[in-house]
Amino acid sequence: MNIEINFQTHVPIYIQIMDQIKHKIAANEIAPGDQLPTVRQMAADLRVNFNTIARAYRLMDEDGIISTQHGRGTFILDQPTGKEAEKLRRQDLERLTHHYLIEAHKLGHSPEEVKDIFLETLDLWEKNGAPSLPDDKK
Amino acid sequence: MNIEINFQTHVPIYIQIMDQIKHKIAANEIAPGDQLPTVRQMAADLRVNFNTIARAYRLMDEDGIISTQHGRGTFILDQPTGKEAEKLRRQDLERLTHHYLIEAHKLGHSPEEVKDIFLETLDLWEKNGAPSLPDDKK
DNA sequence: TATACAATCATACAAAGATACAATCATACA
DNA sequence: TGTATGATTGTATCTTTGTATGATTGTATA
Repeated sequence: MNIEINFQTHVPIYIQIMDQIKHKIAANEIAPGDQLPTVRQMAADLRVNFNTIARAYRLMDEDGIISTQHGRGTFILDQPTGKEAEKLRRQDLERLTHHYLIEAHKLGHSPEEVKDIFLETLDLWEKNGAPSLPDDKK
Repeated sequence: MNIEINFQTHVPIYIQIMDQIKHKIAANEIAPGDQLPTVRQMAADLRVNFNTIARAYRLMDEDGIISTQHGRGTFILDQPTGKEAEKLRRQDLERLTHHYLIEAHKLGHSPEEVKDIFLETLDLWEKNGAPSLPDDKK
């Protein structure tokens, strides 16, 4: 499932799980009908208590994003389309941006420094058609 | 854990705790990955309020010495050597930037779109002194 | 004295874990 | 088929652990 938990940030584990699953849905990495790992399986992968996974699943279930079924498993539901989907994509981008800046800030970088490398890397994207790493020759 | 508090001296308890833990780390009496006593456990040992322990832990957490995790406990972190950390800072920022753009790209956003929201969020950082989310009411 | 501030404490809360339980499934077998 | 049984999956509840907020205490200083 390829979810990664950062135990040092003080963002709750269940929030991190929800964010990453929502992102995977928005990015079409997982599709409606797909089964998520069982609470115990994902808990073992992430080395976390399975109640923490169950909590993330329950909240997403209440939001109508997934369907958890006692004794059966949990599955991705049909996602909103059109305008709603567009809004979700936008929100996810905002979240990604915020997360990016938070991490850069924690590393001690200044806004100017971040802006420089961002624009440089964005430039490569526009030139190459896809994001790529700047050459590290210096 | 063998920490001793001198209630006579006017050195704050939380400072005494931090000093002694830092010393134990420097002296290799405790190593990265080791779990520290819970705030309540150490508070009972030292006959002190657990918030005082929590304060010492929080400050060391902010300094990157330990990792306090809600509901899990607190653990000794790898101690950055300074030189290595400095070298990795730039590289980390590049990696973060690349990851950010990759994920935004997966969401189907265009470079222009990403640039807009990035600059907007960066602006908030410069204004507020720390990264924050743009208000989503519109 | 009075005021301000830092250190500590008291209380209520939130996140995560441990344990026991209930629903469903898979299999064997009458 | 129908049912018994064990495995698998999610759920409920309580405990443990750190967090947030405000009150209390002691001390320096105007």
